[in-house]
Amino acid sequence: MKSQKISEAVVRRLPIYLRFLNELAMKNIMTVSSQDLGHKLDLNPAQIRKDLAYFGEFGKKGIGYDVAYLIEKIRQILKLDRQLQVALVGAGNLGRALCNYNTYLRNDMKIVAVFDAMPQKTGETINNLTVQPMSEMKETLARLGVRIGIITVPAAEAQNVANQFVEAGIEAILNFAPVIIKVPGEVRVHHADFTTELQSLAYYLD
Amino acid sequence: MKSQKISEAVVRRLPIYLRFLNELAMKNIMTVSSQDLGHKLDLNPAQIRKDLAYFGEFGKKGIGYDVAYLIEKIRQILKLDRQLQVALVGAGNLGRALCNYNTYLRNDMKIVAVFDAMPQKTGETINNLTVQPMSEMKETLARLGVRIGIITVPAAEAQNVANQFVEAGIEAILNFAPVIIKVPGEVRVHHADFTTELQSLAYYLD
DNA sequence: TAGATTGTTAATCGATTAACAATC
DNA sequence: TAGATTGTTAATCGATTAACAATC
Repeated sequence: MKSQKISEAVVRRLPIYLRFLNELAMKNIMTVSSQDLGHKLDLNPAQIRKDLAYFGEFGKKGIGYDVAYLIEKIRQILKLDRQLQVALVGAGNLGRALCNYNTYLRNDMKIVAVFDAMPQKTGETINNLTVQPMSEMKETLARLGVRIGIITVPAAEAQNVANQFVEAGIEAILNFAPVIIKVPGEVRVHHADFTTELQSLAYYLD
Repeated sequence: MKSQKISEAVVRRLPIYLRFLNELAMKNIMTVSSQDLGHKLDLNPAQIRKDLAYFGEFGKKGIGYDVAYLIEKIRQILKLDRQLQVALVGAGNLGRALCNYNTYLRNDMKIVAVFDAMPQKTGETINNLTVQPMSEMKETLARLGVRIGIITVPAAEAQNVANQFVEAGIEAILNFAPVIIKVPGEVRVHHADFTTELQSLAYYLD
């Protein structure tokens, strides 16, 4: 049961479960059923039970899931039970906006370093962070133990930044630039591209 | 062949094809094969051919696809062959960043109105647009023919904004707030949530 | 013509959903 | 006990990939 490979679809739903469970916890709700979850999140209850069952037996038959316990378990699964350090490259509008989400990321993750290739940007302050030049990246990431990188530079520079991330030992990248970037197999890349997202929405207009 | 329902996965790939085709066009490359496309976009060539074949016979056997013609066809499919008007609610950092993407969206789409519920924000200028109060939304959207809405408000207000969008006749919504919003079946919602994206990335760390 | 590449069918693979025994 | 809900198997559904005849 441990050595099954978990599909990407499952992994993408876990943070959604986690977020809703946190809401329940804040309302002092102690227990939740897969049916409740499914109803709120527009998902099939069987799917939710199956997703969770990949990782263990977290529920009680006839009762449901203990909210606090399930939160703890999902945080462990997602490796959010320690604080993960994140670096961001590209101190433009989008980069600045994301840095302000630090509060949202709570204790799970934290953007701890910001870089930009343009000399006129370095030295600027964003949310208590000083924008550093690219030349300092490798050393800073090693020192701070950064494992995750965010790319918010223009499309033309994204691949270059990705290469530097890989060189600096980054293990996972979230790319906001509207271009597919290539990295070695051991590095994980997710694309978060707002323009393609909007364009696919347009398809559903009548 | 016309009445097949197209899967979401297919629709999400079309903008990626389009973006790469535009790059080719800018390099004056006239023709491309599914193999070339697949190699560049990390997709299976058979999948690309199948995706396109849902909508018509756009290629030439032995030759490949004419870049300009395929661009034209995909733009038609995605309804990007007219300019689509977009409205945004939430003039915070993220909203401001997205407004600056207007140049990126080219002729396909354009953010033409920005709203915010906070009185101190209204009247501010973002990229030639004046932030308007929510009370003006319905009238403005009707006047400008806006069909797509973007939500960049805090999670607690997102559902409320969505309701107002629906009320104002919006047909598709891109929601950046970290919460699942509910809308009537005829309205399309995509979620573009940066925090869940980051959290699912963390799973893949060793 | 020979080589290349499409469009499409069939085969495979994977994900979702239904159903139900186990059990709280 | 009766009612509820899990964990899990089996059934269904859908998406991806392979293969190849058609043809430029």
